[in-house]
Amino acid sequence: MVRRKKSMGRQKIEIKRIQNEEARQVCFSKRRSGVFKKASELSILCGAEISVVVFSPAGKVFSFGHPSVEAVVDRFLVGNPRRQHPACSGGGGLDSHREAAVRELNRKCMELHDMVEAEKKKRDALEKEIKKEKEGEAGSWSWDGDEDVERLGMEGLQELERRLVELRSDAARRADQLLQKSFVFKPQFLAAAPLGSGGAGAAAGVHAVKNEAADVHYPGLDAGGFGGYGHGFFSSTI
Amino acid sequence: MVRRKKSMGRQKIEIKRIQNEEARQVCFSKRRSGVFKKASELSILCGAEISVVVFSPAGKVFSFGHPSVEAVVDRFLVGNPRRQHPACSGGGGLDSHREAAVRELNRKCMELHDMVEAEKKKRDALEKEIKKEKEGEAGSWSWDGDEDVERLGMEGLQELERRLVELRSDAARRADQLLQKSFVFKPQFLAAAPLGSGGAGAAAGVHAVKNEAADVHYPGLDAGGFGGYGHGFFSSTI
DNA sequence: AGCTATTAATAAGA
DNA sequence: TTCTTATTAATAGCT
Repeated sequence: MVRRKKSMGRQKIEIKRIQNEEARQVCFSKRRSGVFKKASELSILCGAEISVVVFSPAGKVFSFGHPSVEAVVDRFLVGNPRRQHPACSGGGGLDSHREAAVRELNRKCMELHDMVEAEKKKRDALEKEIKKEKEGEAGSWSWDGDEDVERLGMEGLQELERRLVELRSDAARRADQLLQKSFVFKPQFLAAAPLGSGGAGAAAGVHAVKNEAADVHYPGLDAGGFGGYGHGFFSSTI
Repeated sequence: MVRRKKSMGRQKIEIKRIQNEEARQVCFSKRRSGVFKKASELSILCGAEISVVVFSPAGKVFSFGHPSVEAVVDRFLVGNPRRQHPACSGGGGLDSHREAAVRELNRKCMELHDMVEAEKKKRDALEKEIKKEKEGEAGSWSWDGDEDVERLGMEGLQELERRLVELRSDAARRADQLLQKSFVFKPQFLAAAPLGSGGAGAAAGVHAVKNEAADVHYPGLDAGGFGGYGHGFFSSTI
């Protein structure tokens, strides 16, 4: 039986911005559902608390949270599940926010450090390879391939170093500022909202995931406007 | 050949709380990675902004955000001002700037991250070339002597590492100061200073998600607020 | 919004 | 925890 294939099936794709707008939207819808489902499963299977907030390129928000987005976010921002006026009430939120920011910076530095460490290892291994190769061969090397790989590698590293120096002073300055301000007054954590605009209505598709206490926001709540909250579980329009 | 199956492969599971604690933990780790990866891909493929915050059953937080958790959450909260007290807003502009600054730092870090990623890729490619060469043997390798490229590469890396370590401890010191002063009135947070010494290398990156401007928090902030903080990129402990 | 052919994620096991 | 393997689950390209 020579049934012609009905589709070419799933194709491997590169993880980079999808240029075609329509395709991008379709992908957004599909994958958004996927992420929410995964999040839901994680919370159910492992009893974890999780919050996911997504803004479509068009500016619509979709969210999922167990037990609720706010509960998780508050806990994240304040380090304390109790919520009062997280956005207001001077101290707590901001401090932990600062704390988080600083810790984050530190973590990233370490992260970079580890990566460089890994790089170094690879380079080491590579060097060894080359030396071995060198001995086996004649005394002269050459590569008709992409010679730039090496050069760019060096340039990249130098650039990296430059940026790191910059980062360091930035981090120091920032830390100083934070430190000083914490004495003067305790400004609250007022959202530095990068308002996007232009939302439209959202429809509510349903997915029916088994999820007791999860809170699914899921409408088209535009950053600018609030109001109509739809509660469909996995709505599908953007 | 009658090779016995080495594993029964993935089995279908029901989406309900995993009773066995160890299994639950393992599952949490794996799926958490999965969710973050999916979130990252969504943001890259579709240019969406997304924030994911997860608390493990043990109370550790892990987060992912593009462009940053804070940015997305802020945007979300602004459109969702249920508990914002207008009266509480005092001197907000500064905070916006502060947030922006921190975000900027994050951005820079991610840039660095990407650069390292790129380096890794190049290295991988080079490595592959060499391997191929080694096997084929007939290749066109050769090098007219500029051995310095390699050596300098190594030196550059070492210097880079040195600076990173310096940066880290610098950040740690400042963070410690900041934290101590900021939390004078919040004893429960005092122990929160994560940073510490330069030692411990973080666990290896699990996923190496390709992610331009995304912000990956990923530490182990205990719910209570103290206790050992794991700080690796993608730390793997719960 | 449905349909497959494939790729990707991951439950088990080591 | 990390790696491997056998399966299930997610989804890219079409319709």
